[in-house]
Amino acid sequence: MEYSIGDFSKLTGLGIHTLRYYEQEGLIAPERNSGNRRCYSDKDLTWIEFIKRLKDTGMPIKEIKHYAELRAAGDPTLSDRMEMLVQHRKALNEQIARLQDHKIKLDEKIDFYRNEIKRTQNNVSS
Amino acid sequence: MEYSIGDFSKLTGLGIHTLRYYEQEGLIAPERNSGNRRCYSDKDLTWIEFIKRLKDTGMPIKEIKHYAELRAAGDPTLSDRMEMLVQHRKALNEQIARLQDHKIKLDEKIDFYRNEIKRTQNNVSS
DNA sequence: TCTTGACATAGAGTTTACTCTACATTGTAT
DNA sequence: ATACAATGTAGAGTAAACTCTATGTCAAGA
Repeated sequence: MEYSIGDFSKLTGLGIHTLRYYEQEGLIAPERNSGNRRCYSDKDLTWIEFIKRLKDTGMPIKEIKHYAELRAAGDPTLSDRMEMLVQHRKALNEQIARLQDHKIKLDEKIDFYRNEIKRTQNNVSS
Repeated sequence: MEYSIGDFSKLTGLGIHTLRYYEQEGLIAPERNSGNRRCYSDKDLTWIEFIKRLKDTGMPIKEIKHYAELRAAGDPTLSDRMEMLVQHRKALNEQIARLQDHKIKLDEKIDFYRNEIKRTQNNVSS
């Protein structure tokens, strides 16, 4: 299946401008048809979904671009790419751990507020 | 205990410029001494540590500023603040869930790479 | 044929969160 | 008293990631 940039935008939820920007930044390189229009493929779709994951886990665009370059270079870069992903997984694990710690503190804070609110209500009614 | 901006910077890890910026944005309002120098207190320290958590969990500065304003208004805003935190906790839980999903996919991808690398090495040696 | 809508490029503008510069003032050690 | 390091304000500059504008092209329907 092939998609125009408009269709691909709806499919990915990524805004036409953003897709062109990603292409400019070297993240993705869709084919062009006779009239120079972009033709996104299903492979592009899989790839952009992965890009979205990398972004959502905090990888900056420059780094994704680097990964994309390795990817374009094919099999000889397999272990380089894996190395990148292993590094990124480490960062992701740390991020999750940090967030879980924040969550605990936030739960405590909310409990504290619940008590404070009860306390102030009692003070008002007494 | 009271701290100069320099000491407070070291204490919080937040750069002098950043501390002044936060003040400008209405996140924190340290006392001033006779010579107009900022005097950060231990309460400020507790508060800034909480700000750091909010930031680290993705709350934008404008929203933190709003929270700070409610906080400055005292007890009458307790339930508003709790409401904000409950909302934020919801977002945080979603964020953690998303990241955990990403982590699973990343693990799979890394496994895939491990196999691919093995495969290509076999091909080379055969 | 004419019009309209999707697409093309190049480049400007926006937002967020800092980060830095210039220059004036103050506190402290000699 | 003097030097100098830390601090003050105001405002400019930066980086990342979009987002939009201007202008031009092209294919398909009325």
